[in-house]
Amino acid sequence: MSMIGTIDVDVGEPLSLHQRILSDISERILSGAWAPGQRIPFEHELTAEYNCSRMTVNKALSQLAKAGLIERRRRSGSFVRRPQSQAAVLEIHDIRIEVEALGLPYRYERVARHRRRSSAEDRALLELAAAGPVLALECRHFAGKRPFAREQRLINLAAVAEAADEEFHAIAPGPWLIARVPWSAAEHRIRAVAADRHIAAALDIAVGAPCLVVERRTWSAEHPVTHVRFTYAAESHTLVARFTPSQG
Amino acid sequence: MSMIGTIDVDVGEPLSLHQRILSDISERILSGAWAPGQRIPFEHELTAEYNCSRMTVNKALSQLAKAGLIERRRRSGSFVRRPQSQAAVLEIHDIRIEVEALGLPYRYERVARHRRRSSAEDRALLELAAAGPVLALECRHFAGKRPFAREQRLINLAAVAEAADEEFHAIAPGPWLIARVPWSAAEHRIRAVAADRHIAAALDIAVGAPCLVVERRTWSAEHPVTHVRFTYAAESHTLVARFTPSQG
DNA sequence: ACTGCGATTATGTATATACATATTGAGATG
DNA sequence: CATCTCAATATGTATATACATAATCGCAGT
Repeated sequence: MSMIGTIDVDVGEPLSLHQRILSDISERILSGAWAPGQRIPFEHELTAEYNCSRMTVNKALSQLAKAGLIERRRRSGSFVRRPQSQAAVLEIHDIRIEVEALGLPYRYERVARHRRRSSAEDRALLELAAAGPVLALECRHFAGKRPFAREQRLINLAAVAEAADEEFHAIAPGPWLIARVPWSAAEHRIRAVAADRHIAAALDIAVGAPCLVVERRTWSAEHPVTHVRFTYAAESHTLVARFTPSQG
Repeated sequence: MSMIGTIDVDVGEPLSLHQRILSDISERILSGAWAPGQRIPFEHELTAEYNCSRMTVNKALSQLAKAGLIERRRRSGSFVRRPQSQAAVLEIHDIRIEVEALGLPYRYERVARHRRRSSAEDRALLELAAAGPVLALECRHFAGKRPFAREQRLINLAAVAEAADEEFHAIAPGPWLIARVPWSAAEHRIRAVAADRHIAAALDIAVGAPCLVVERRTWSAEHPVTHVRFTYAAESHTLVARFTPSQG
């Protein structure tokens, strides 16, 4: 995976040498003192500068390379990487947590639950090759008295058989799955749509009103587990994503 | 920064020991063989299992801890971490690249450019404490003949003085800034809105049509650099974010 | 000039070793 | 019985060393 990651550097406290080298170098890169494309000192030069062993410098530089701040070339040295595309970290919380963070009481409601053989559309959503049983759920999440989000979910019963025995009256499928299924990958798609009459009814808004839709597909060890679509009324929701290449 | 990161593991090729330990352990965690909360073998046990030195095991475990898959506790050992909130990586590309990825010709247009003393609203958007000169830009990005995105941007001239001399007729402010200013942090806010008449005119869509708005605030070494708002017509745009705790 | 080869160089990976530090658990003390 | 102390233990950090590997440079030979 080629991406720009993050580096954690503890501030305050007597820094370890490793952390000092990390923060020193990233500071120099981010401040622009060391420009993109420029070669940074060789390991043996940094070894002299910090008066430490090459292993220590090497570990720090390897970490900076993994974080995407520098690029290392054998025989040539290490170079400040030109900024590529921005990679922001989007934290996607459980809806209960989001609602409670707003200081509003949270309520969950299961609207419908169907067990069926997967339709072609189901298979497309889950990226499932063969037909098999799925569980289709529709739920609503409330913040105070107002509907906050509509949830439409498909669960691949071939991957999570126990879900067939759960009514999802008391617990939302999200937290239920999180507690049970270790997931190895997820893909999110975020877009804006106009409310159709189903959305309008579910969220108690006008037909045509703008909504934010977040769809998530989750895999566990190569098997599709679930596809979920959350629809939020525009006023109720903003997603926040952050990127900090250094200094958590 | 407390988040779940990613681990890069090369597949194929004769794996280095380090990578083999990494992928072995993350596989066991992600498959559920080692459940959350469970203690994983001590370093000295893994040393025996892989017949290698403790340093090698230690490096791998430290990396898994940084990636958030395990938690290390002195004297007690290392434990599989319970999944927290999902952290997805949202890659935010240059608009030219996005358009060209669609196979459409890209065109850029500068609509307006004003240099002014920052208004209260400007300062709020930039999170600027004191008043100072700013550059306000409005641009449009086209995919083929159709407007693809509207860009409204503020540049803090106190942080990027050279921007005052640039007309931004030939080059979009995004790539211009990227090439010049190393950024150290960014915050994105994503939401859905209904097109007002300005948006409708800019994007050639109906008033009230749903749009996706992506706002980004960028800092460089503690100083606010720019605030930009991109508005996309709903049909034209979907953001994709991915998370893979292992196996890039 | 052009080509190929070998020496040089910087990074990549692994080892053995050493000592620091946080935490636990057992035994001693009040 | 509570608490205090100390030794045991697992991780944290750093060192010196060794050899592998990839890329580059310069030199020799055509």
